[in-house]
Amino acid sequence: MLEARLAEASVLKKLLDAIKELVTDANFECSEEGITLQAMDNSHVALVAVKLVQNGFKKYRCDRPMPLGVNVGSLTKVLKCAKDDDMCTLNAADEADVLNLVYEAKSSDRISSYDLKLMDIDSETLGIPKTSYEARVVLSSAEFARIVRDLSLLGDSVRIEVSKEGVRFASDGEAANGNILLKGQGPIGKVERGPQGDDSDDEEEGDGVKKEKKGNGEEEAEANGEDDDEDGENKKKSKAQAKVKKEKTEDGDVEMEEDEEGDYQPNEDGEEEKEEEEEDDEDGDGKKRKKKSNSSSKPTKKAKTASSSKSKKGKSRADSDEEDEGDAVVIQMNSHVSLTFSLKYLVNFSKSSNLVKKVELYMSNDVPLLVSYDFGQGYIRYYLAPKIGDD
Amino acid sequence: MLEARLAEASVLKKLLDAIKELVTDANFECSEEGITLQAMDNSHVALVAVKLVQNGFKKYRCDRPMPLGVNVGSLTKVLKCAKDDDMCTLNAADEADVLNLVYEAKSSDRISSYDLKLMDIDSETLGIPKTSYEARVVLSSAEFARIVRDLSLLGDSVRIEVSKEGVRFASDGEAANGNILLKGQGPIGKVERGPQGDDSDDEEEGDGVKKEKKGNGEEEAEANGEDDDEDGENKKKSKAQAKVKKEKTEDGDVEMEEDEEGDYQPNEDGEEEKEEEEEDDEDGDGKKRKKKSNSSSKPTKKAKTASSSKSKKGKSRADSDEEDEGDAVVIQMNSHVSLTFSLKYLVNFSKSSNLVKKVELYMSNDVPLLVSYDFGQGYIRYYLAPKIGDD
DNA sequence: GACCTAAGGA
DNA sequence: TCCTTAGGTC
Repeated sequence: MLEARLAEASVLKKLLDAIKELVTDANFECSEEGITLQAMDNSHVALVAVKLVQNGFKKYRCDRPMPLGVNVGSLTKVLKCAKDDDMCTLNAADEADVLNLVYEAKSSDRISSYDLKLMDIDSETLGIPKTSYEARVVLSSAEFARIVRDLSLLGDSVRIEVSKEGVRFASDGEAANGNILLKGQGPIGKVERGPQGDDSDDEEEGDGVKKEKKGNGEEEAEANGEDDDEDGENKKKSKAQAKVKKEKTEDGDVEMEEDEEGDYQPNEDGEEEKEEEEEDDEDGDGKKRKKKSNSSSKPTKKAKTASSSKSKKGKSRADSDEEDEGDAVVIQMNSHVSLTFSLKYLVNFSKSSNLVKKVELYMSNDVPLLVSYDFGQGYIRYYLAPKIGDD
Repeated sequence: MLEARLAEASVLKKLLDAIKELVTDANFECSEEGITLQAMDNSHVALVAVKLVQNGFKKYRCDRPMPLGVNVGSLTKVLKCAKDDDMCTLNAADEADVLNLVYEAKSSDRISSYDLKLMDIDSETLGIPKTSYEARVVLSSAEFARIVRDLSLLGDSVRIEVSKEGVRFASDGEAANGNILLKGQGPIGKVERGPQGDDSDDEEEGDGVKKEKKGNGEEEAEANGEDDDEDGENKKKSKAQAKVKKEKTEDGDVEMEEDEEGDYQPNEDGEEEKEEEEEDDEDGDGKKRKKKSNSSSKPTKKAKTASSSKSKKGKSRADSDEEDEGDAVVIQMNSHVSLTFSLKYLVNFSKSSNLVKKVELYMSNDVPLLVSYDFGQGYIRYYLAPKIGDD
């Protein structure tokens, strides 16, 4: 039996808007840790992975793992019936053939209930690509959306190149060629870590991958030695944040510990990372504003505020932090990478921009690009194989 | 000869936007009392009745009744040429074959004049459904629009059910079922009155339907007996209205009397006021609207609050008042009703939402639904027969 | 395939 | 209220 209550239906609405054109049917895998979805796009070119972590819910209960096979279009329609600020509760009995969604208006004088028919969907084994990357770019999700949209007017594909110079997006079209260079904020460091995701946890994907990732990341960082001091700070911050989260966590038994342990850890990432990033930026940039929050060892402040008060934006604490960052672009690179991707997909991915202000791009040569939107309560990640021949 | 000046063209623009997809050609019947239009929709499933009362005009003169047959699409185009805040004057000579519309900008430095060709349209005899109903629901017009639009995503028809619990809108679709429950503000009272309108006056309507229905209604109402005291008042009102109607009724012999008899009464808490006011209007047409209802025996608690404090709502003339109410839903019910309607039409009706903040739904089992938007200067009402079989 | 109208979102 | 997107018609 599943009972999952979101304070605001908007998160779910945005997530479905983001994937509805990519995926027709998919299993929402519900477990103690939360709800995940992994699916190949209809043309089997891209892979999308969504996670809603258990502690991102106002209330979450899932007695045992259960897959909910839904038609994404139908679920989207049902979610359109929710107002953004409605409280949204997902209910499913153990062997149910319907998923019940209840929307309660803030005023509570309106209660809507929808039963969405479920379907059996073969869980295709998805190959989540490796998790260590040679380059990591964090930029404004709106800017990324703008870039790929602009370039899609000129050509079908974009070459993304990360170098000491920065990150360059270039497209050649029949009528015109174009390229955008983002210089990045502060010095270019090594890739700290892969996406911190939890996705590996939930589903079958290799844990091994993760581990390796981290390992790699750390080592690399050390190797550089340039930003070591920064790393130190980052770590601290991470821990601090992690703590905050734990405290906040009300219902979740789920352990967050990993966060603290690893350097990259866990789930926090989304948010924490941002902060870390920010810090880095600061170093480079000199702005310390962000720091404050992190600095405090105790909880509170921002994260809390952000998540609870602001909330509406949708994304949560992360947002607030992110907002501070502004449009600073963070570039981390172990080695030069140059990859070409179909703009059609990237434009599609960038629909997730309304979930969170930052997007992370992870790349290695000849390996699928990872586009990651980590919002407070979870993430949505896209994997896209590069075009061969670098055309 | 007709000369009718509206302070703002926007009302007319909105009215035409509201009916243009429903009606192709129609007669605007001009008389001393104002301008009315009644027409079946193109598929003869729904009926729309519009009235612009004489005193809603800044200036109104109509020497004798005259029908102005217009192509609604053409009139809509002509009205698109008016700015919302233009003063708009309709002119027609006695045997004219054109309707002249003059738009004067507030600044008065721009005057536009349009001549719309008129046509002869057979006045089809329209059967305006009965005027007493078992249930009356007043809600935000925007919310009603939202509800029918949402449900139209799921299915083709909606079951509207009014019970002690509130009013429920439910639709079953291929992929999902959904239902929205509105709890209503305050206690559920009896139906105070039918639409106060004048529509019965103007045109011929069919009465047969009414009678039977009413009979049933009464019995049920009596059973309840809760609000007896108030009944007295209601009856009076009812009678008054009924009389009006009778007098007006030209072709119908059908008796309205039952209305009065019935118990529907009133309790109305909140709404009595409105109604009374309206009734008064009807009688004379003159409008006593202000009568306000408090006079009525006592009002009841909450409902009152809701109705009075918030507002005034309703309907009538007083749009301004309506705003006060907020989104409070008022439910009046003599007996449980459950009816199924085509969502396509309801969605279409809800285009009138931009005319006024509240909409009233009047229902009795097996009888056409009345959806009424009463704005200050008149009203637009839609009648829609229920689907049989309650499918 | 292009144009126009209507509906929904910002 | 205006702009953008989607759907329907020509």
